Amino acid sequence: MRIGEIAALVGLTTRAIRHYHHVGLLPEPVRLPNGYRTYTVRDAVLLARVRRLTELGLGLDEVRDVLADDAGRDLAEVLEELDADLARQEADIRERRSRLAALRAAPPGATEPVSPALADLFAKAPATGSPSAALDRELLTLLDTAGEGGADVYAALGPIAADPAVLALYERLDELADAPPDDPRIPGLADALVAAVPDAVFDAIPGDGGTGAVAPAVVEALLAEYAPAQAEVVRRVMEAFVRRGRR
Amino acid sequence: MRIGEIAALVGLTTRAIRHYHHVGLLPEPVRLPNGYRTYTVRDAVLLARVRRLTELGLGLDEVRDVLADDAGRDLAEVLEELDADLARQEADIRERRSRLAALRAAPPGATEPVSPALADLFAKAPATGSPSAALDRELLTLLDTAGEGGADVYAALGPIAADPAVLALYERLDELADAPPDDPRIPGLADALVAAVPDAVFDAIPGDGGTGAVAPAVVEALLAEYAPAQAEVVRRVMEAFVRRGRR
DNA sequence: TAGAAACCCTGCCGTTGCGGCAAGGTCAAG
DNA sequence: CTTGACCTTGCCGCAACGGCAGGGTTTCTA
Repeated sequence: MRIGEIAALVGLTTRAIRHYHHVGLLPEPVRLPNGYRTYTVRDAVLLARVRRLTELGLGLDEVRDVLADDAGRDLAEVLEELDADLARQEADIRERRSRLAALRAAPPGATEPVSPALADLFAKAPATGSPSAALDRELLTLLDTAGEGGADVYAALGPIAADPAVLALYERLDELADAPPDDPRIPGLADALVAAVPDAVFDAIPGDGGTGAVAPAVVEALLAEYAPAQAEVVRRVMEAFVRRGRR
Repeated sequence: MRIGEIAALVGLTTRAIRHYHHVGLLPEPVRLPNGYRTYTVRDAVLLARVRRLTELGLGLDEVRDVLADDAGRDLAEVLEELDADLARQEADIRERRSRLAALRAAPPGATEPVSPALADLFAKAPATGSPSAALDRELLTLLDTAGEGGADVYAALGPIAADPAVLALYERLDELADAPPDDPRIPGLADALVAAVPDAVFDAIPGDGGTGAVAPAVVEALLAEYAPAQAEVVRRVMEAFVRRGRR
């Protein structure tokens, strides 16, 4: 048989067969005077074995091992390992599909695939035009991905999410967008913000202090997001939290 | 933030982030005078989005598409496609695992992962030292892989698999290993073999004639497996089948 | 008997999402 | 001043082939 014929017989492509020769999985067969490979029925039997094994999901290296060991002993071992691997993959896929399903179930404006707990929180909070509030949402989304905060934090934030008074605070912060860094409204707003956050939120935050386990460079980058006066407010709020953490 | 800091923040490696820049998934950020990349919180939010999407199983191209389209509309579409893909993969893995389970359930000497129907047939036939019988087994295994014969053929072969008279025929074929191609025992054995195969087997074979849909080169390769006198027997048997097919 | 279709050959590049490694430059602390 | 921990670019490797280039052979067909 020539390569195309044996390929059709065992259900492989000629490319695959040549590949197997190339990587040493199968020895090169005898050549005709014109250079064509000629295969015997034995080769077909071998190739069929290879096909069955690869279809089960074995890699070519493993197939080579199984073919080398005449005893079927090694095969059982390899198959067990393979099954474990497939089980892991299957669980993995199911995991992803379930998260996908949860994500697809809540399409109204949900531009972000966040955890269910955070999605709940966002659902409670009314959509607002406040840039500061939008930034907060982004930060929560970020921490959600990083796995920093737990669901506890979101739950603790729940009660104030829908509070109109909180929205008013965001608007006061927005108003500082073009204010100088010594604007007189800063201290009062910072105090109001600190007071607005219930202790439960603070307790739910893991780590050492008010800024959690966040590196200094991250804090710096965060402050850079705000206008000068707003950054000053945020800085004061964070300091207050750190003090609260030391208590 | 520098690259290591943002990587730790969103749970990626620096290599991955640089890779995203490299393939154009994310624009290169501003550089410090020393050449270091500096990231903002915005970048972190973006990277977090990328991480969530890739963790769901999207490819980088798809992530790029989703990030490009500001509307979430395209996202829903991509997610649907992704879910279908994952479903397919999951079914695939389950398929393989079930075949694997069937294979692992029957370990006694089963060196070959064949279809259940063929495994049944092999279980019926006693293990024999006959080389001819062994070759037949290999051929059946081969055809089993190729998906040529169906379970019908195996079922039709069942009744004669355990027949001691069939074994005797194999032994007569073995005895021709060193015989000349004009050995007088040839015609009688060929007739006996043809007579031994029930019509049901023939009826179960798909395709046009006695040799099924097998190409001439395959037949040639098959005959090359036998000693001259044995090949002559096999040739006569096949011819008889072809004649039977024309009837 | 030519021409075209259908085979065959070797060899190299592309795929996916990074990890590893090499060969440097930079910056903080001891 | 020297570690050591960062950062930079860039190229190779991975699994199992598919595609293509560039060329020879065989076989069918007009």
